[in-house]
Amino acid sequence: METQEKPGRDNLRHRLVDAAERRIGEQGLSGLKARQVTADVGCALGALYNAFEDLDDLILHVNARTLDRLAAAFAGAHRAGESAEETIAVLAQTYVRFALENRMLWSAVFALALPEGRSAPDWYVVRYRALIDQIADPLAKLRPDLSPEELQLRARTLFAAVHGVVRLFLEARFLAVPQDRITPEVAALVKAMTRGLSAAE
Amino acid sequence: METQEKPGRDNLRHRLVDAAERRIGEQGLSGLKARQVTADVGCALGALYNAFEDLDDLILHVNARTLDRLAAAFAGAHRAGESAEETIAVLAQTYVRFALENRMLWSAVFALALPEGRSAPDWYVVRYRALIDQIADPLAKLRPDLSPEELQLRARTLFAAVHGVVRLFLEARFLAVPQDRITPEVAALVKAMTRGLSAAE
DNA sequence: AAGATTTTTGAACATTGTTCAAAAGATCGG
DNA sequence: CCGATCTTTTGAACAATGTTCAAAAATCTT
Repeated sequence: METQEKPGRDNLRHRLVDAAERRIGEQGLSGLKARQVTADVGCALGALYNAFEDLDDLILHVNARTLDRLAAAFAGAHRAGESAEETIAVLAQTYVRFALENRMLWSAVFALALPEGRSAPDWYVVRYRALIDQIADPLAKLRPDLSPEELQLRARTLFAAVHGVVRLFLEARFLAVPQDRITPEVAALVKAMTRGLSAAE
Repeated sequence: METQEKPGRDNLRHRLVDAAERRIGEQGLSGLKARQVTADVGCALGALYNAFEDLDDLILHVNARTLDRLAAAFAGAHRAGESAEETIAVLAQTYVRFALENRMLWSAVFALALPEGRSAPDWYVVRYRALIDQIADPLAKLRPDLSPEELQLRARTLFAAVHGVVRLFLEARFLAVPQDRITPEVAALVKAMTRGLSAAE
């Protein structure tokens, strides 16, 4: 039901995702209102609930696009003949850069809190897993001793650690940090982690 | 206005924070409703807005309590004559344990998103800084080469990295992880980081 | 006790997400 | 081309919720 989708520019679903993406990109996730986005598109309020389950469903589609763009940035960041350490460092910097250049949309990916008991659909989780796989790949060279499951877990840890730093710094929740400090801090973190990781346990 | 506060058990502000803390602890941040919490306390709806600026203000007071309890747990985790590496490892495990035992309240600390332009008040930021200081302390022994500012920044990075791992795993946003995997993953992360950190740059 | 001041109240308002019966439009058999 | 049937779209209505504020109640002052 979700997988086959006519990509026509006039498709209502597509137009709604476009408009929602614009709104979130400009005003943030909390700036997305059902009435606003349907007005942008020029349809009735109720039409949104024909096209999508609810607002969260629409947001998931915007977030899926963002994850796809990040995955593409990851894929484009590789250089042939790089060491695994270098690849991981490049991916981390790519992540920081992407987050900085897509603050609102990137925040929305992690700010969306599904209600208790409702989990993200498969077509969405797939995108997240694709990101993790791009990290697990170079990590496997650094840690040939880990099983595939452990590798997957460790890649998620690495992702979450970098993500946590970027997020806490970017949200400026407590005290703002000059933005040019984020890049070297993440670099130091990743350097420390890849050094530590390459050493045998 | 915020600093002097009669701690009496019958103080309305105090009772409201109690009730809000209970509600958040049980139903999560989104389970806190103005009507609900005032009914719990047995006052009128509007009374909440005499006692606090708004709901966010009330939540900040609940979160401040949580931060205080975490700070106390940090302070109680130290052993005399520990190495700096050990101290940091213990703090990280203390953090994981605290987050697991106070999931809802701990989530609320980071889930609260102040509206654009509104930043946390000083009496709140102080508590966050106290936590960071407890990390910067042992870190200073590992990295005597860093200036106080760099140390503060690096401590926040360390905190954010561990925080990111705990958060992403606990929220189970994408795929749930068995809870007993969190502790060893964080241990591996911190081990890698302290190893990397102790090496000269 | 009377007046002034402070606190408390809860009805009213504004904003939102969501539903759903009715209207409009599309499809198709004859 | 008409009418019947199905699909899509509509937007008024509803429910939940944060917030305000004029009036009522309580407290304090003299």
